[in-house]
Amino acid sequence: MKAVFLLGPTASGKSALALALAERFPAEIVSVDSAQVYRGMDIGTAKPDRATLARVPHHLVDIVDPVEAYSAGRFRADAERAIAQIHARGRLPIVAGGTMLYFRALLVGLADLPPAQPAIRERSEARAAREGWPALHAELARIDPESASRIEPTDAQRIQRALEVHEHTGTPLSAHHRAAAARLAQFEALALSLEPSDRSMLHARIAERFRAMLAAGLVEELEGLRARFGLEAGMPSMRTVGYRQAWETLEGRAPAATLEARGIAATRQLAKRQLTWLRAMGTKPGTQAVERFDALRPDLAAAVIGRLSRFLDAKGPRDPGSR
RNA sequence: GGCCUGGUAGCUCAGUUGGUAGAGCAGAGGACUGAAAAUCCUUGUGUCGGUGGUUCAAUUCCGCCCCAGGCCA
Repeated sequence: MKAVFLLGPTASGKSALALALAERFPAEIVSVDSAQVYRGMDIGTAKPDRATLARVPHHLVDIVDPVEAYSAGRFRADAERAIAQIHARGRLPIVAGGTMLYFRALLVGLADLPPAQPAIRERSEARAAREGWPALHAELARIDPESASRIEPTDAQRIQRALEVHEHTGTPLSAHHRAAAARLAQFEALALSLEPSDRSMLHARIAERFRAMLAAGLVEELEGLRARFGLEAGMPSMRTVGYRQAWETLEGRAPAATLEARGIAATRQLAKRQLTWLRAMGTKPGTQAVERFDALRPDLAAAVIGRLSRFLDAKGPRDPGSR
């Protein structure tokens, strides 16, 4: 069974390319996007419009309310199920997006770890408020020196998670990682990475797109969501690029006049982090090898269609006679 | 036209009682195992508006000029 993976930074043209492929091949799209999973968050996540969603099957878009916390673990389970269903229909999964941790979870695997434990997190947060995260980091160093050595004393999120895993399972996080079995490839993967050769070009697209989002009513969309749901600033959905900055403005914590600049900067920073992931892929142990394409080349769609045709024509090792 | 206040890193500004300068933001590089569009680490040489002068030494003091605001004509 074959599957195509399309990864790239925000505003690199992934979605358009995935659509072009889905119209050229008998395929369905699986979104790898930690923000597009949220219902009602349409403008700021650059979600495909209704007509597009109706024309080409998309999976893992609009699957949870913004008050919920989605996760890498849920993504792996959801994506595996979606891919299996697409294969069962005799079609090709095009797994496309920019949430690189989710790609990693799917292609390289995750250790067998418990999901978030809200009660434990609440306690560690209260303690950190009194003693500071470095104190909790010092405690982590006692129970799990290996994890503590690679986590900064200022990295609240990772300190909290490592302590939580230990408290909930009785085993240090580093031991869980060591015990993680090598993941068996369940499908023959072609992974393509879209990396713009000219950063300033990507920056220009990001700026243009964020302005368009504001013009399309991003702030109004957020106001509507706030009226419908009991949203809080700390929820994962509300920490996403665009919504976080718009929230700050609605709360009067940042002037509306700077919203555009803050949103554009946050998007550029997101793209930079995504590119750091992509550059590491295939060059470090434990990473997925990718074939790189310049997202800005004018014949991108044709080049990728050509590459995809060869991939689909090739006989897979365990898949003789594959379409 | 006169007076005043500014002109210092891409932006907003600090500073040097004369020994060629530093923050925030932006940018760049990196890390990344259930919050990941998150979280965190590293990274600051710039004709200190121009030009003359004083001085061992001027971005800092003085003169003139240019630019931007403001006030008065």
